[in-house]
Amino acid sequence: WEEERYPEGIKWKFLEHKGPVFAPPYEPLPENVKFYYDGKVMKLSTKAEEVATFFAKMLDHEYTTKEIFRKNFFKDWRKEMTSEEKSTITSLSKCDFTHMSQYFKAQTEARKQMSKEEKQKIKEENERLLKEYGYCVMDNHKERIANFKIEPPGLFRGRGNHPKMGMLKRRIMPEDIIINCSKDSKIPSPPPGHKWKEVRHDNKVTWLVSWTENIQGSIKYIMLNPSSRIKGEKDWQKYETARRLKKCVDKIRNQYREDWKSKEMKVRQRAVALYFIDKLALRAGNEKEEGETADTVGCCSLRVEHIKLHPELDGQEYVVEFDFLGKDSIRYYNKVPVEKRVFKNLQLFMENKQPEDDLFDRLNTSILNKHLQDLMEGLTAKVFRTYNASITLQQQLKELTNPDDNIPAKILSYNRANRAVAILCNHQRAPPKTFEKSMMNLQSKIDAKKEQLADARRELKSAKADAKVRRDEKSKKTVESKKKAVQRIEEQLMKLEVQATDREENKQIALGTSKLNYLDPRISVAWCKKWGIPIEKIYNKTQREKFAWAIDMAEEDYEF
DNA sequence: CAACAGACTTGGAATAATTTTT
DNA sequence: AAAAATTATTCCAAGTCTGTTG
Repeated sequence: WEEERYPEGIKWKFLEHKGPVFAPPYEPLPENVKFYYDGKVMKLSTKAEEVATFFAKMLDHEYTTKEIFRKNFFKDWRKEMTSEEKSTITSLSKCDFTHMSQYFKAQTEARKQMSKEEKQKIKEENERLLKEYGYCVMDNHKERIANFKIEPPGLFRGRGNHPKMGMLKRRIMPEDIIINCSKDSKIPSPPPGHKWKEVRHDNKVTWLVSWTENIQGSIKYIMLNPSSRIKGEKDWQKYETARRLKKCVDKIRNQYREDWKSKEMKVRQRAVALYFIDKLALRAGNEKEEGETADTVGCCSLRVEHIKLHPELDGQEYVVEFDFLGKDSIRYYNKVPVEKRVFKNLQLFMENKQPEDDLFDRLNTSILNKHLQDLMEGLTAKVFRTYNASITLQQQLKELTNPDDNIPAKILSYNRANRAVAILCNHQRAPPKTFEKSMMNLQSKIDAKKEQLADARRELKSAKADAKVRRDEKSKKTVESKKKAVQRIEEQLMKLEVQATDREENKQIALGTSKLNYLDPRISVAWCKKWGIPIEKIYNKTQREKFAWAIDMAEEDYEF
């Protein structure tokens, strides 16, 4: 895994690729698909029609009922209209997209009903595209590219209460694209009749292609797949940093506890914030530009309105009640007993403030991270999340794994350990739409299995009785086979019950993010080796590719 | 040190593919 | 063979953090 170390900041020596794949051009609707304005058929210009189809495709989505979404969409749509269209179409509520919407639904349906041959053809075309554009050469390796297809135009779907939802995400053209590759590589050619915005040769960055997106004005990149050397090494590094934190975390904890008593307000705020980041795995909380994004916060950007102080609550002293929207507008709600000193400090920080004032008015992520840098090289706020996630997994696995359990039960223990981490990191999901039904199905399967088991047991009993009377070889054999049948069914039942428990507990928890981004994979690999669990039970193919370095590296005695 | 650009990681939902059930 | 359920993959938004500039 370590081939040659590059000097500081150099990411590669050679980089060759084919450039991005652009979104397919817009195909106008067939003549018979109509758009109606104010009850009357109206033929739209191609540009206006294209944007209208974006809306039509989302018609069933809740987004299209939201005031802001509609307002933003309508404003941007009008920009694409001809002056005639502009003067006719003055109200979105008079627009009828239902026919268009039906057409797209029919298309989706038709795609599902396609013959084997047609599906095969599409598959082959995708494979061809992947083969040609999906790989690059970085130094001596052929590597998978993560997102070689450029995002198609559409309507921006912000998450939560986003002020820009519904705005038109414009089509990206070659003229928007910056290509990054090495000078001595075969430089990708733009589509016929087009030019790249720029071709550069910057080996201090890892991206192959970039462009500026029009909603936030931020830069988007095409980068390598997680299975690539460059991503894998970075991932490994991340966990090594977290392991270094493990060695000095006690010292740091003592330090911030001391700082709770500091004479300097700034130091106290820093120490309380760090306590939250450490204890509750909160994110750092950078400032955000107001009005540009949904109103969400992290630790440093918490406002007074986001916490409530309870000197006593449900028999516990000094309870802080958190209620705020974090990343992706996921709600963080938690009641946490804290130390008296923290509580008193919080009271102090909140004195004479309005609800919308910053809780930590003397602090931001830059100040906090500078301090952390002094405590340990490479330490930033997010390392605490990685550290606490990984150490929790390791400790939970130790606690929950029962050596006598069979494999499905051990995997349940693994998932529970994973779940403990997801809860710590507040990784939530909307319960799947079919959750209730799926649980009921599973329950009826369990009931059926129970009956099957009862039957098998009865049969075993009568076979035994029969054998006692007849005392011949044949009936003895029957008993044996009946016994085996009972055992097999018991095992199946147990498996189903484990599955039901796992699913129920997982209703609102998303395990993916922690598994992919926070848990040192070597912990899982070691656990699998120790208990003889096939690694495929824990990581699917993609995950095994991403964590190839860890699967290679970790032995059963690995300690995070 | 504040504002901003840039680069890279992290995040849940949507969609596609695969497996299981009917 | 079709439909339903489940799992894997893709999508692309939204964070963190660094470096530069004024």
